[in-house]
Amino acid sequence: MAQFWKPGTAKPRLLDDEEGGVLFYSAAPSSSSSYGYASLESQRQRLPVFKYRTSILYLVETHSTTIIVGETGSGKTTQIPQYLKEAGWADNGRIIACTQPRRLAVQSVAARLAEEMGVKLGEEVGYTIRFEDVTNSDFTRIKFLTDGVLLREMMDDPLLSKYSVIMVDEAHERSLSTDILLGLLKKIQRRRPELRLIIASATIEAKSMAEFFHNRKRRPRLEGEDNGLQTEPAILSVEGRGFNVQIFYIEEPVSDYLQATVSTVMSIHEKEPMGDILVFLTGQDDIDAAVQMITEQAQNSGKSSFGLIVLPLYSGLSRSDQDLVFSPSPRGKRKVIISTNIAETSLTLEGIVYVVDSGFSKQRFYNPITDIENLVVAPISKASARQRAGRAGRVRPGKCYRLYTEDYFVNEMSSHGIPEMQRSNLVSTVIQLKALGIDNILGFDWPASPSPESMVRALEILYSLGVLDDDAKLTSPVGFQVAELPLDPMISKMIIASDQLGCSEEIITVSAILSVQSIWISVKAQRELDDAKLRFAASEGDHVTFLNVYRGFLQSNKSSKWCHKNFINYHAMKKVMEVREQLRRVAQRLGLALKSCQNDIQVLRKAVTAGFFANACRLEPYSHNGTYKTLRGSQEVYIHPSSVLFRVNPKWVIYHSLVSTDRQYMRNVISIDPSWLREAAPHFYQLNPTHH
DNA sequence: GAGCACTGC
Repeated sequence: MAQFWKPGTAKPRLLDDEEGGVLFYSAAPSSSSSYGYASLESQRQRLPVFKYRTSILYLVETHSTTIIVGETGSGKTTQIPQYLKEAGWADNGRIIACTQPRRLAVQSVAARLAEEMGVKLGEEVGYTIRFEDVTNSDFTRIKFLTDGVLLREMMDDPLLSKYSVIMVDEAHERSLSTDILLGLLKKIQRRRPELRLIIASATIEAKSMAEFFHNRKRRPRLEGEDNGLQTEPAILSVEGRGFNVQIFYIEEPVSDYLQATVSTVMSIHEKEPMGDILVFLTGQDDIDAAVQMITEQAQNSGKSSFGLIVLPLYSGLSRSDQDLVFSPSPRGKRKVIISTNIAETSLTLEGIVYVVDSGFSKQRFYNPITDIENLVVAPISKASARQRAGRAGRVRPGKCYRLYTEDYFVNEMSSHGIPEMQRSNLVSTVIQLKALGIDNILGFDWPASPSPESMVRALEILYSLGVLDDDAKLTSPVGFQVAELPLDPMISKMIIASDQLGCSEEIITVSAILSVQSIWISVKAQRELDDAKLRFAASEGDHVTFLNVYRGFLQSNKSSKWCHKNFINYHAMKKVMEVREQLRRVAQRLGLALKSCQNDIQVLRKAVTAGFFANACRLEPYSHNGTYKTLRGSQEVYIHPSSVLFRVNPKWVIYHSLVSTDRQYMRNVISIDPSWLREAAPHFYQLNPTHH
């Protein structure tokens, strides 16, 4: 290991050197002119609680926006709302809102604060996530919510008028919802100068975020409105309570990171004191391979390796397999957890002392020209690398082994990843903004602008769905109905069409199933899973098969045993029931009639066509290997082997989504009659598609 | 006959 590894800095540098000149507030409210530029290292002081409290209150009092850079464990998430409440920001019925990008984080942070304050969760301190509203409209003063829920709330209350302070946490992750929210909050601020924003994050491009919120544009002031607020955001940095993590870099670049992973884990196990190891790889394939290699090597290398417990971790695992990683290591044993990005932010593992970072993760990229989203293995950013390293320092000082060179980290790794906004299909985003009355979508002020091509493509798709009119305004009622449904607009359109076709009950069921990851359990026994699927298979395709599964689940009285027997994921089915109930409620509110078509499957297929006509494909004439071409774009595509229509190859099909590997595979496919296409979208299929 | 990073409404 000595000649293999080169130690890096003793402590991970948590912010980039080039950002060393961040505007720093000295946290001394008595001298109001104490701005100064300080190097980040010198400002990373551990603020005593009272000083931290006074400076937060002072900054929020005097600035419309405050940016807090605070590492994990800095206490910012629970302390700030508490201080603000004590200072009266939640008086007179006003509410302090705090967003998180994940449901689990919302729940645990709210519970922690309620406990710290000695109040009952759901009263003074509450939270709202999808399917769960633990607040009391009379008493709740501090409310935690997911950023997506706050966005939904804006549809009823565009200025978020009941909130006096909005804190957006984990802003550095730059999730789609967070970025939309930040753009909208900047707009709201101009209408509501008294609204206070707090942008909180771990590492962040603090200067560029401050720049974004620094609204220099002069706007006519109303009489008496000048409240003396500073419009230039204040930046405050707080140190976390994490332990030091020593960073090691590899001396020479490796060509096979799987092999490098295995040998690194083995040398840690042989040479380092006890403590669990967390390895970051990219996906299920890599992880399963690494688990097998390490297990084999441990068996072959003598008694020193007996104490290894090697466990995979990714979201596709069953609940019980995932739970294994949380059980504490038995005495004298060392756990090695081989994980995807799920352990970077979504799950927190206790007892990790060593981290091995491959430097890669799978990332989604969207090509607006082909309208295809791809999942590709790509290098991570410095911010991710630091987040991964930080996972080693939660219980005691740790070590992080990076499978790339220090030179690569310093000179080649990008400092932050590409924001999700710039890697995604934007149909949902655009319709959300339209529903909020934002007409000039192309001129919207984003923290990170998406490409004009993605915007134009999203507008085109929404236009073809009949959701936007010639002036790019939401149509009535369809456009507004589609915007209200918390789904991809193509699925929403399918639900609205099902209303007239008299099959909304069935289509809502299918929509709910399509919106969970998979209702099938992922097992090694592929044959048995295929056999189980055959019990539900419908000749019309996967959508109808899903309906059969749902009906069987109801007949079994929603039994988990029945699910197990049929290779169906019980937790996924429970979620399907929740989503289905929510969709029914929204549909009713929108004035849709909930009707069942019983066994008239043709209307169900027509409803699918009404939403997904753009995904129609035709089997190539004389094709022997099941080659299809998309009607729009003539792309070569194939039915995925997991589909019940695999090898059936009906002449005309519609797919729900594409997965790209060496080929483009259609997942979740249904057969259609081509005449329905023109019926559903005459403007889209002006030429009769059967004329090929 | 093959593959599913991760969230969220």
